[in-house]
Amino acid sequence: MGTARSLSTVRPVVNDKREAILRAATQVFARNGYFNSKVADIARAAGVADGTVYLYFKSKEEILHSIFDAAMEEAIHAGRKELEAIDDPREKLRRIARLHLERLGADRDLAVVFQVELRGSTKFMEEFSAAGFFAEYLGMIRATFEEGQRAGIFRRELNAKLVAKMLFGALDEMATNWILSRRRYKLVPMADEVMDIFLNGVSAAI
Amino acid sequence: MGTARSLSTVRPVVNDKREAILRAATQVFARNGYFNSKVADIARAAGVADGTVYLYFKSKEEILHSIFDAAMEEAIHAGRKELEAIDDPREKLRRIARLHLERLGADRDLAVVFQVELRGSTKFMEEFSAAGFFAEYLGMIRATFEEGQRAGIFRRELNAKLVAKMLFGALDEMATNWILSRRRYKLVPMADEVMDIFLNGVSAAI
Amino acid sequence: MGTARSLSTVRPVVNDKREAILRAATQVFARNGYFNSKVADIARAAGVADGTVYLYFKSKEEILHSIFDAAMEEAIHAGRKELEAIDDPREKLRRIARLHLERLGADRDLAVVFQVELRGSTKFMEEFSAAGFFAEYLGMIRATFEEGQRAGIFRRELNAKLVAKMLFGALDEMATNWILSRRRYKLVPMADEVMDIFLNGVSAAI
Amino acid sequence: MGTARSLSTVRPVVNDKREAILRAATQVFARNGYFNSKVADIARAAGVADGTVYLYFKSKEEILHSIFDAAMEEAIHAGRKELEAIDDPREKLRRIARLHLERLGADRDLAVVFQVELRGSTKFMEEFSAAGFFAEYLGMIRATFEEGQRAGIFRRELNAKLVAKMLFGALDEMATNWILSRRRYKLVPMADEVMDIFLNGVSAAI
DNA sequence: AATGAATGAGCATTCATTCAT
DNA sequence: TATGAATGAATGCTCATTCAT
Repeated sequence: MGTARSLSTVRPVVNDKREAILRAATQVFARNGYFNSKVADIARAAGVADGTVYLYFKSKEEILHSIFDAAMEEAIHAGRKELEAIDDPREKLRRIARLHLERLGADRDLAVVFQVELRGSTKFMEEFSAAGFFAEYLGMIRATFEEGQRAGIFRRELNAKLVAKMLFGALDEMATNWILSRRRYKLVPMADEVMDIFLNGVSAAI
Repeated sequence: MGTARSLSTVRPVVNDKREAILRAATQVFARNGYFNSKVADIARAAGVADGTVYLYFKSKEEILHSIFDAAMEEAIHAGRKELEAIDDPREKLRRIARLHLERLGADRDLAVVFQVELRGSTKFMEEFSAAGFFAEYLGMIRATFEEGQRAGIFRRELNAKLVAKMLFGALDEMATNWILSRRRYKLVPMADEVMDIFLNGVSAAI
Repeated sequence: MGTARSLSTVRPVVNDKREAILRAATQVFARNGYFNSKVADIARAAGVADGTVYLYFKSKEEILHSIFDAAMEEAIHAGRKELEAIDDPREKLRRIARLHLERLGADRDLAVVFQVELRGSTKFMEEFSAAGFFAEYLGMIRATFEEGQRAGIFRRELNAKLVAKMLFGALDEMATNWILSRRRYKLVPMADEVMDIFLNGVSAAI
Repeated sequence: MGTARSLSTVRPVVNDKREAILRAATQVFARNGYFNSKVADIARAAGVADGTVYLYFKSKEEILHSIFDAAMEEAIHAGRKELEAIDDPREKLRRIARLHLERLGADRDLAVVFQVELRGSTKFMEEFSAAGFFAEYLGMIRATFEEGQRAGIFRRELNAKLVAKMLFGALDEMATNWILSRRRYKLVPMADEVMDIFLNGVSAAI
C-alpha cells in the first residue's frame, strides 16, 4: 500500500524474490537434504506460493544448480580480485585456501549444500566438475602452482593438475569433516595448517 | 548324510543370494544413483524376485549400508594384514595410499558408490563418518602417522588428526576425479605422486 | 465483486469436491468393501485425480470416518428436531425407530457402510462406539426411555441403558438383514412391528 | 521315535494340529483383526510352519469360515440337546438366550471374532447369513416362537421371523457392547433382563 | 507476476500362497 | 506330513509440475 517505493525496487523486486527462493532453498536443502526437500517447503520458507518458484526456476534441480553457480561465481570473482594484489605464488595459494574455508565457514547451510547435497549423484558431479565453475576453480589453483613452478619456487617435476586436485581434496575434506563434526570448532585456521604441509611438500629445495 | 558336502555348500547357498543382491545393487546404484534406483531393478539384476530382497535386507537403505560395511570391513582387514609386515611408518602410509586407490580402481561400480552415492545426504555421511569403519580408517592413518612422529620421522608439531584428514582428502579427491573423468587413466600410480608430496611435506628435517 | 453471489457458490465449490469424494467412497465401499476398495477407485468414481483425494482427506481411513460422522451428525440433528414436537415418550421412541430405518432404507449404499463396513474391526468399533455419535445416539434413546420411566409409563425396575441397547440391537438387526437379503422388501414398516413388541414389553401395567 | 503311542493318536494328531491352528487363528484374529492378521502370525502362534497351515486350510479366509462353522456347529448341537428336555417355549427361549451369551462370554477371543471380525464384509455376511448355520440358528428361534404361538402362549398376529430377528438383534447387541466396553462386567445376566422385556412384549394376554 | 488447487506418475514394501526338499 | 525360502501381485500416498484464474 506504500506509494513512493517503486523507483529503486522495480527490478530488485524480481531479484529479491529469486534470491529469497535461493536462500530459502539453501536452508531447506541443508536441513533436510535435496531429495527429502519439497518444493512446497522451499516456497513456504521463501514466503511465496508453490507456483511462483517455477516463475524463477525451471525445476527443483535448477534451484540446486543455481545455488552452486551463484556461490561459485561470487567466490571466484572475489578470489581473483584478492589474488591480483599478490605476487608470490605461495602467498596466493595460502590466500586461496583461506578464502575457501572462510566462505564455507561463514555459511554453514551453504557449506552443507556444497559438501554434501551436491555430491550425491554422478549426474550432478559430472555437470559440476567436467566443465563450469569447479573446473575453473581447479584451473585457478593449477595456474598459480605452474606460475610458481616457472618461478622455480615449486618443484618442476610435479604434475600441476594432480597437485591442484590434491590441495583441493585436502581443503574439501577439512570442510566436510567440519560440517559433520558434532564439535564446533573454527574452520579457517585449518587452512594454514594444511598449507604448511602442502607448501613444504611441493617447494623446491633452496 | 554325507560329510564333506556341508562345508562348501550349506552356508554359501544362503550367502550366494545375499551377495548377488549386494553385487547387483552396487551396479544399479552406480549406474542410476541411489535415489533413482528401484528395488525392482536390483532384484532383476540379481535374478531374484522383488520380495526376496527383503528376506536378506530390511530396506533399500540397508542395502547401501551393507555395501559400505562389507567393502570397508574387507579393506580394513586386508589393510591391517599388509601393514603388519612393514615397519617404516613412511612405507606404511605409502602402502595405505596404494591400497586405497587399488581397491577403488579395481571396481569402478563400488568406487562410484563410495565416492558419490554414499555422499549425498548428511544422514548417510554422519552415520558413516562419526563412528564405524570410516572413523576406524582415519584412525589407522593417524596412528601410523603418530608412530612416525614418535620415531622422529615426522614433524612433531603437526596435528596428527588434521594430517590424517588431509591425506585422506587428497586420496579421496583422486578417486572422485578418476570416476568423473571421461578420460580413462590409471588411478593407482597417483598414490605415489600424492605420497611424494605428502611425505615431503610432513617429514622432519634430517 | 457483487454481493449476492458469494452465499451460494464460494463455499460450495470447495464442498462440492469433498462431497463428491464422500459420495463416491460410500458407493465404492458398499460395493467392494472397505479393504478391497482402492483409493484410485474412489477418485475415479468421484471424477477427480488420485492425489486430489488427499487434499480433502488425510487417508483412506479418514474417508470412512467422515462418511460416518457426516451421516450421524445429520441424522442426530434431524432427529432431535423431529422429537422436539413430540411429548409422549412412547411416540418419541416410535419416531426414533422409524427415522432410524427410514434413513438407512433411503440410501442402501450408506446403509451397507453403516451395517457392514463400519463393523469389521475392533479399532473402528471402539472409536465409533466408546465416545462420539454412536454413544450420543444410544444416550438419546436412553434419555427418552428414562423420561417415560419418570412419567410412570415405562416399568421403573428396568435398566434404561440395557433397554436402549436392546432397542438399538433390534433395529440394527432389521437393517442388517434387510441389506443382506436377496428379497427386496420395505424396511420402514418393520419399525412399527418392532415397537409394538418393544413397547408392550417395557410398558408399566395400567 | 516313540513306539506305543500310535494307536489312539494317529487321527488325533491330525486334528490336534488343525485345532491348534484354529485356536491360534481365533486368538490372532481377535487381537489384530482379520485383515491385519498374517498367516505367518497364525502359524507361529500354532507352533507350525507357514506352509503347514495350507495342509489343513485352503486359504486364510477358509480359516475364518472354519472358526465360525466349528463354533456354530457345536453351539447348535449343544443347544438342541439342552432344549430337548424343555417343554415350555418361554423357557426354551430363555435357555437359548442364556446359552447364547454364555458361550460368547466364556471365550472372549471367539466372541470378538463373532461380533466383529465376521461382520466386516458383505461377502462374509452374505455367506454366513443367507444359508448355513446362522440361518439355522435364526430358524431355531423362530420355530420355538411359532411353537409358542400355536400353544397360544405368544401373540398369534406377530411375524415370527421378525420376532426371531429382533431377539437375535437384542442379544447380539449385548454381546457386541460387552466386547467393546472397557468396563468388565458379566454378560450372562443380561440374558434374563432381555428375556423379561421380550417375553413381556410377545406374550398373549391371559 | 502470482496464486494454490489439481494432477497423476511413480515406488517401497507386504504377505498370501506355492513348492522343492 | 512338514518345512520355510521364494515368489510377485498389489496399493496407499507423495510431490514436482501445471495452469486457470
